[in-house]
Amino acid sequence: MATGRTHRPATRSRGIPEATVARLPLYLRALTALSERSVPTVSSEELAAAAGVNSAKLRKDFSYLGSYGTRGVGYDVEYLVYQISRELGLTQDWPVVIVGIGNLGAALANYGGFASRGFRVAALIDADPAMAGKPVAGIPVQHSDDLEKIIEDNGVSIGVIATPAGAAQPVCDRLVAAGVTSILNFAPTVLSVPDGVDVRKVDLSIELQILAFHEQRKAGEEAAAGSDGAGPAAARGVSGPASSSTSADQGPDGDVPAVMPA
Amino acid sequence: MATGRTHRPATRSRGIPEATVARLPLYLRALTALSERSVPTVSSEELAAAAGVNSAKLRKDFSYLGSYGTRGVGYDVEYLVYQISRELGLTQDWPVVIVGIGNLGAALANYGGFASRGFRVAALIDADPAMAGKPVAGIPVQHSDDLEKIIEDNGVSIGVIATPAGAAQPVCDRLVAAGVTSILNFAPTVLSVPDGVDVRKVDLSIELQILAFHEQRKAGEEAAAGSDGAGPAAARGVSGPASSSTSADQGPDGDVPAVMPA
DNA sequence: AGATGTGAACATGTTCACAGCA
DNA sequence: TGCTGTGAACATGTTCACATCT
Repeated sequence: MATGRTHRPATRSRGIPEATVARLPLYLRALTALSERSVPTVSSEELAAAAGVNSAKLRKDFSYLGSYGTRGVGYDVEYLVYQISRELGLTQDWPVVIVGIGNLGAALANYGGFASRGFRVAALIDADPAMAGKPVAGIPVQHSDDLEKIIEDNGVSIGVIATPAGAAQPVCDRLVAAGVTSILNFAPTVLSVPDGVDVRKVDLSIELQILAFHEQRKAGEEAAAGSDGAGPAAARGVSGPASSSTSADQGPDGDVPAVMPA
Repeated sequence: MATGRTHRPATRSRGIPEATVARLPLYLRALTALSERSVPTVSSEELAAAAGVNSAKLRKDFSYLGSYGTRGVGYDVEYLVYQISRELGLTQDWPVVIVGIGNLGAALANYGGFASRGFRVAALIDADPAMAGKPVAGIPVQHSDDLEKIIEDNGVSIGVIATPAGAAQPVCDRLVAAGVTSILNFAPTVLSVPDGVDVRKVDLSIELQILAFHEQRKAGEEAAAGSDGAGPAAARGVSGPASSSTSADQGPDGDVPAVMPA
């Protein structure tokens, strides 16, 4: 293996860093807002401010996509919207199923941000027979018995799990067996999936715990710092050093079921 | 500003890396599960598997907290639970307010994972007068007119924003003015906050967009790869390279309001 | 023996600072 | 002149491999 290359053969295309990919949706949103206000061009400085990052980072990020800006001028808003959308795969239609239609599942189904991108809620699935047929966000809930058929009929490759923790792994297994290869998991469980399946996890309580850590820290520093030094500095989107990102890897098991009662 | 040092003086205490802090809740959950099953000790290997990370990373993480393990044996479950809880600040009580009681806010209020840690939902706040007094998860919703008083009376320092995008910044400003110094933001907006206030953001549609990127990638590689190379490898919690983490920094504005209709 | 704890190598991500083009 | 695009310096995070202790 010699000196060590990346583990990913990198399909010869470009190798866009994960950190950059994670920010593309931020840029896209800021750009969409500008587009709606019919702003023709933006500088990296302006766009970075709108997206809450610094301009050097933004320019570096864009440099991985190619040279879509004009020196001395900035970026063409419409063109960039298109390029980023294409890069993210949002120019195609992504049918998505949401499994577990409790409060969270309903919130997701109602979430406008999905439809406005390339995502289409193809089906809502719940294990509770009483839910079957009931419309949520205008879409009738279907029973989980039909999960496999629904996946196949709609050509779904992305599934969202919003079930209680205990149901998550079985649901995940069925989704994967039916052909789903990307999963967004809201249940507080580590999901086991075969190679080639992507799992991303959003864990509400983990975020709070990270905040608590920093909060505790602040309380301790108050005593030590005293004068507070730096003064105002204030408010331009990005808060402090600590406002970084979210969790990593997968999440563990062993907690109260939580959302989606009945 | 001279040659440029770190922006953070680093309070001399310990400097636990952000990446490690973000994983502590994962370990804590896995440990809590073991504790409930009365398992007395775990090896780094076992615990890592349960948390969905690799053992080297786990050991390195724990090394920042101190030497809490026993060579040749492993870690004492109860002791570790206590140490991590303390480190995260979960041994104290954190009163939390949730602003915006739509589907998402209700899901959060019902989320068991909060109460089981040091978090206590001190109040639910909504701008809709029709919601006032209505109990959600056993807690009566209060009108946002009383936001400042509620914050002060309960000594709240952590606020959760689950309002539509348009309401997020004003709500944020009022929370901060009333003394909140940590905010968990579910609205798709970049929040401006003064220095010293932490903001973490969870954005549902961003996660989906990142999945879409990788999904698109897979489709492209299928053609190129063919043989698939590596074979099974399969399924032990952590999926592939791409299952990494979530978004970073803050999120931008300019999207459909989303959750919390009325 | 069997596990932790950790220095050192490696990989990824961020920021600086400026060359180069419009 | 004013902006992008990027090499190089720096910072953070991950993995390896083994010394170290029970």
